Amino acid sequence: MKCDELREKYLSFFQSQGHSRQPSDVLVPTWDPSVLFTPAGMNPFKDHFLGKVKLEFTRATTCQKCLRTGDIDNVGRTAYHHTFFEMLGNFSFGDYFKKEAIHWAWQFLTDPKWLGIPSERLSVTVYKDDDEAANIWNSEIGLPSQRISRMDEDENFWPASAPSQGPDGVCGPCSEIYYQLDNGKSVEIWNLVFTQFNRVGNPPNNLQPLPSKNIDTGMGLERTASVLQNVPTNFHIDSLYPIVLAAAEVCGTKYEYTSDNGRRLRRITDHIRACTFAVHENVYPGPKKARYVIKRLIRRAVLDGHQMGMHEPFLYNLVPMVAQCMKSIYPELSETTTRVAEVIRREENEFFQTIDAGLNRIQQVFTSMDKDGKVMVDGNEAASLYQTHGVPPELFQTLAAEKNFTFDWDGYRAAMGQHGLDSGGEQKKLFQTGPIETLKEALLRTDFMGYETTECSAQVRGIIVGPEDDDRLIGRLSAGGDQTQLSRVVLDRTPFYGESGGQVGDSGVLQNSECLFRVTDTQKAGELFIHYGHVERGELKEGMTIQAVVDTERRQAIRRAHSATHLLHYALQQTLGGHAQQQGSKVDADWLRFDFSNQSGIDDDTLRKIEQIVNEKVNQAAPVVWNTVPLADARKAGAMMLFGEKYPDPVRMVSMGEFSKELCGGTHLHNTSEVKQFEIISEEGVSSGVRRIIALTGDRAHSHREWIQETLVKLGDTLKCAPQQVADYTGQLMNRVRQLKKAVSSGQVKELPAAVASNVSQAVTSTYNEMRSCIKETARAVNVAFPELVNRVESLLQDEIKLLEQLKKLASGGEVTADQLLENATEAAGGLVITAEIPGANPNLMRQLIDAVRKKSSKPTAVLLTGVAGPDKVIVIAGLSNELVAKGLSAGTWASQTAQILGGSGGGRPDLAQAGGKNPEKITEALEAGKKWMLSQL
RNA sequence: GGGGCUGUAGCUCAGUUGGGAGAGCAUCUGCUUUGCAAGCAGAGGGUCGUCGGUUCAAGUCCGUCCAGCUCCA
Repeated sequence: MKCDELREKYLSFFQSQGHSRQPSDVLVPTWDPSVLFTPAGMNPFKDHFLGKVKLEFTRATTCQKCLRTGDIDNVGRTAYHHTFFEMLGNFSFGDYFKKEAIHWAWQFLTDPKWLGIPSERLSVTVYKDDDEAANIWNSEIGLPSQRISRMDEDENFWPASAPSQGPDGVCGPCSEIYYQLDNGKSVEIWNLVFTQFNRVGNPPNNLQPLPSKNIDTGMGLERTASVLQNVPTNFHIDSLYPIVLAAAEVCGTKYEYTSDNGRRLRRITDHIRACTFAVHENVYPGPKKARYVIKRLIRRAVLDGHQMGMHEPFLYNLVPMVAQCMKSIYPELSETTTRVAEVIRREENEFFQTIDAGLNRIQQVFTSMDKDGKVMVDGNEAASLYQTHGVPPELFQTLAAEKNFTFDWDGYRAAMGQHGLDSGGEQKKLFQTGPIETLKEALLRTDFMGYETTECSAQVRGIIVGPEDDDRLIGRLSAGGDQTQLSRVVLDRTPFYGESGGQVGDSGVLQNSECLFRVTDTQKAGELFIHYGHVERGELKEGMTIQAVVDTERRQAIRRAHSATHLLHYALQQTLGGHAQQQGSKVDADWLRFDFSNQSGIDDDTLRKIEQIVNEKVNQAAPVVWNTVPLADARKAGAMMLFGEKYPDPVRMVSMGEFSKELCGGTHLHNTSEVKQFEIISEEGVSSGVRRIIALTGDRAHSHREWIQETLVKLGDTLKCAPQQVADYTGQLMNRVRQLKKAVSSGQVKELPAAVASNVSQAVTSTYNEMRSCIKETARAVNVAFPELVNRVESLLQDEIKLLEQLKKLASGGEVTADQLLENATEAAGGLVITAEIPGANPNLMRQLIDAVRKKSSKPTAVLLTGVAGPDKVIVIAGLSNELVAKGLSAGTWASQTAQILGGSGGGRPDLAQAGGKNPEKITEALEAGKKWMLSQL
């Protein structure tokens, strides 16, 4: 029986038993912070099990795509471990329980109309205390008692070992169904979980019966298919074997089950399937969280390929095959194979480069091992190489073996374990607890009125205070108290938009005659809206009726930004192409950030064009309408849908004119003209393949334009040029300062860079776009962000003045030459001593002079020069000929001694030293003393 | 969320306890030769990622931020 058939049979069987057939949830459930990927079929129904949502059905059946990395090391080694797999399941939310669950499972497995498995192939386990389940299997189904095993809590309880070890919360016994293979071994194919207890504290008597009992079952699709197809491993079933063979072909090898390469090809098969789905859902390989898991999966697979002799990207070639194998249930995979393959290819390419760099580092380690006579690769060193540079230990070990070195795996693992501890990491709770959860159970939801109104009356249903990890429900809250800690209020209904879909939460007030609560932010917890803020007047009480009033000015600004976001998305699709899909967005008051797929940066012209399209649509004054339609209709209407996003059905569709249709829960304008103005202020990369645009709307867009114009005028004033010449002048100023620095340090006074004639050209009117590029160019020229632009230019001008002064001083002192210094030298004991002040000091010039003197002088020479570098700063440089150094004299001591008189210190090498002081008025004295001291030493 | 590494010429990178910013390749000029990575001589090219601190003196020490790489959760 093929996978497609098995899947369809399962779902239709349970549908025939009154279950609602639900689509698979996405692989990355962003609504659930406790997991990175959907780990099991029950995950999408967590809140259903706990009664925290309004139930539209009490029985459901699904085929859920899942991804787990807990057993990642076993993938490829065993017959049936996967990271990515499909899980069939049937669920009861307070509806049927053990009896039906077991009967239906048995019927589905054994009835010839369904799977028709011979009953003697099947055996089951139950939890040791679960007589109820054991009885149903034995007396009602008629399964002989020797085929029913009673197991302990570590095997047959969910969560495992919950009664004795926790965690607290819902739990229950389970019953597993095993299939006996031809070789006598048994494999588990189905797990029935009977959620019937609430665990409170430690044993004994800590399992309290739940009033509403649930059923949660899971049948591994791949494993069951391998049983039904009578093949040796999961990798031989019809949905996986073609990928294994394709991988073998791509890697230029033959698939043999028992060889090392067989293991590698299975791992490649598993990982490419996982990555194809994840990238399809817009989870690109990256450095954090879910993205990192995908990156690691790709790299593990690539490393397997590398060990089979692959030296360039190959994995991406398998993407179409994955899409092919899964196309009957996930046809959408085929729509994105090009994009998915490209993303994977890039990551592969990067990893091959990392490997190349790793080979060099490994060679270095080997070289030093040879030198030290070591024969075992240090595990610590291997771990540190892996942690800092991503050098895979497998690669390291393979190369070590070629050199007959052993590899300290134990040390490596210990070091990696320590790294894991050092990195910390938050503990994740399987189920959240706390006052918010209590309110969820009691209220289920807050009615959202914000699409129709910004003000309504509502009842206070909960007040929460205290920090996140130690919060509590209270009955009343007065003004004053801790202002740093925001309190939280839950209402039965609200016009406040809770942050979601990238749109920030509303602010405003909750008030009546007795009190006023100022809301600074609104968040969502499931379907509950949480108002953050504090009491400003009177006392807020539970049960009180208040008027909830949204800050409409801010709301309108948010609406502008959100509608503009849709326009931007449209414009990106028009200019860049259909691949420019949303990756994430943030919508704030007249401010928006939009991330989207695009490989390269976007040039200025294209940005202008994007901006222009948006502004055209604004000027077009297109009506904005939204309505709730069935998901299928929205799809038919061509609404923008994002892969990896789960949409409710029916869904809210927002349309602008005839051009833009998006599924969106946010708040919008009634007409695009209300956006008023749209302005892109930056474009940058966020991670590979993803670009980010930040833009402004309404008043903020307007004041940004004003700011640019004013700044340009101001810079023009400062630079004494017309605004449109600012970039040009700034560039020249940069050059001048650079040349001046060079002139000062080399002492070449003659070649002063000519100051630019300030010919302010009037009458040139420039467009806004020109002014904007001008300021952008200016910022680039001086390498600072916009806000610092004015300061930077001003300080450059000051630098120029300072340098010119220095140069002037240098010039007015006349050009001091080595010959002049030599003429004024004092001779003693066959050597020359020179001490002098050089106007327009700078260390480099003084060093050059000393070099010149030493070169020209035929006798052993000692030179000490000083210069004034500022009101309280003196520089001293001293140099000695080699003959004097050989006699044991030190320039360092000389400079240091002299500097002490000037209130400073210094040092350096024996032949050349540098020192500094603080009292320029003592220079004459210092030079005199310095000369005297050196004469006495000769 | 946390740990580690890197940022110096167009490119690849050196830079010792803090004390003259370097090499190779590339570029330009000239010479010599005219072929396979040609040779010789010379030249240009740097805000040492950013900002701040310590110091007489910072590429070097300390801190901030930015960018890139990498690992753990």
